[in-house]
Amino acid sequence: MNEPIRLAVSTVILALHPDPETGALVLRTPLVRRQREPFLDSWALPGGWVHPDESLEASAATSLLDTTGVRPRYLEQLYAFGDVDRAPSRVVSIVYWALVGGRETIAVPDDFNVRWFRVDDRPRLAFDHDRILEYALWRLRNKVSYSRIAQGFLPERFTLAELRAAHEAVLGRPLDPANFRRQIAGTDQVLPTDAMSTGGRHRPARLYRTNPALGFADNGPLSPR
Amino acid sequence: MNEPIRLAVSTVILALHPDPETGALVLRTPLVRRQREPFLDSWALPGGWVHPDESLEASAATSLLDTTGVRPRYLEQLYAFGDVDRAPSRVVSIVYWALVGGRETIAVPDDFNVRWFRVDDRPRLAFDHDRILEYALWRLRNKVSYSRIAQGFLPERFTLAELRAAHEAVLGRPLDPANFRRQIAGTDQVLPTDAMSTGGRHRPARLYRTNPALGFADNGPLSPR
DNA sequence: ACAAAAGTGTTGCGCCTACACCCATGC
DNA sequence: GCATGGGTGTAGGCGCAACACTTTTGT
Repeated sequence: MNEPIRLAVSTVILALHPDPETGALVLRTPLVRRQREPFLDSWALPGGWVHPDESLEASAATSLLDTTGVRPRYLEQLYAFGDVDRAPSRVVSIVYWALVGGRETIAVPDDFNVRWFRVDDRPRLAFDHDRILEYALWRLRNKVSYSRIAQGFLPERFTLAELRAAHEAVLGRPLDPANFRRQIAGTDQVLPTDAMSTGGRHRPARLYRTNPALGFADNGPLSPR
Repeated sequence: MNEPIRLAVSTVILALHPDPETGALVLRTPLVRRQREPFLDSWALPGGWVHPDESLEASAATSLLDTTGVRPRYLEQLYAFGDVDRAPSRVVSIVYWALVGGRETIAVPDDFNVRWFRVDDRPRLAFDHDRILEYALWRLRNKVSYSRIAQGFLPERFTLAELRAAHEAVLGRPLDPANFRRQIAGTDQVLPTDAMSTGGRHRPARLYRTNPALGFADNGPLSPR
């Protein structure tokens, strides 16, 4: 009766994909189909057990790579969930959340066992994973407004309009282009390049890149290793 | 060689105590002396193993009660530390941080095995506990400036000057009394009472109490149970 | 009367919002 | 030319920091 507590890691993986119809960016997350009871055939967050010789963050990165085949642009611990009754046996889950670029994931696993869902139009998840996903989205929406986190969704070079579209997709409301430009370009959080985005039927837009000297967020005394 | 990972809970407990000489408030935390190797006789954060039938938060509250004899005014999960080499055997620690009222703790354990230290004048701690404590202080200082968290240090009724002193002690810098008053009393985060603080050799100050309808901080979709 | 802290008034600066306006490109 | 988004200018408002000033107590 005194079995040891088992330690799991789960990861909320988030990407922005253009809607095939409207072209607007939507937040999507990959979920995995459960292969056993409980919650057989339900969708759940990707994850796995923590191995004795693997750090928590490494475990999260591993489950992420197994599910999506890509490496995260940003990875942060979200919370440790440990209520006694959250699963039939006692499992404590350390949950991470990650951002991955949209391009890299557009062609990756989307089959019977792994599927990308819109976060605002998803099935009911196994265990307490709905609550976990909601919390991750809350953190993301908060963090977008006071950090450079949204750059984690974008490719290496991007226009300010693309960055603004990412913010708008996360926040769910339009932002003033003029003011957004000043708030971003007025700081050193992005660096202008010499290249311009051409091809649209309008004036070309300057391409920017993320400032490599800065992290996407300030985690205080917790350096990423 | 494939032993299970052990799960521990530690708690950073924080209180504001008046300095016996100057009377100014200082942040203090109780530490426990280690009774065994490794780090025998070093000071460490209070904590213990997680029991199979106890939630993480309950474990934290238990270790807190054992150490200080008081119940926390505020308790929040800080972070899960799980690097492979942070202890001789594999231990993952879920760390909480807690605020306790100064009055209640002024007469509590301060003996050979448990001692209250000023956070800015403390011995070097066992394991990675220095880093953990620094992170807790960083979170506290952040949260003080955008939440009602500082009220967790105060008794049931308090003057705005006492609340300001708590903020100043945490932030380490003086605040303008006039502006502080407006920022606090202009909102509903404290409620005025009819009582006044008398006895000082100056004009009496109104006593306030915390608004019971509000939590000390907004934890988003994570309600405290 | 005086010191000390409670509490109010006021002014100036900076940031943010809203929105008008010009620029450069594709068609 | 016209439509479209890129990019600049600017005026109003709000909040905050700084600090002068009045009020009420103890000694």
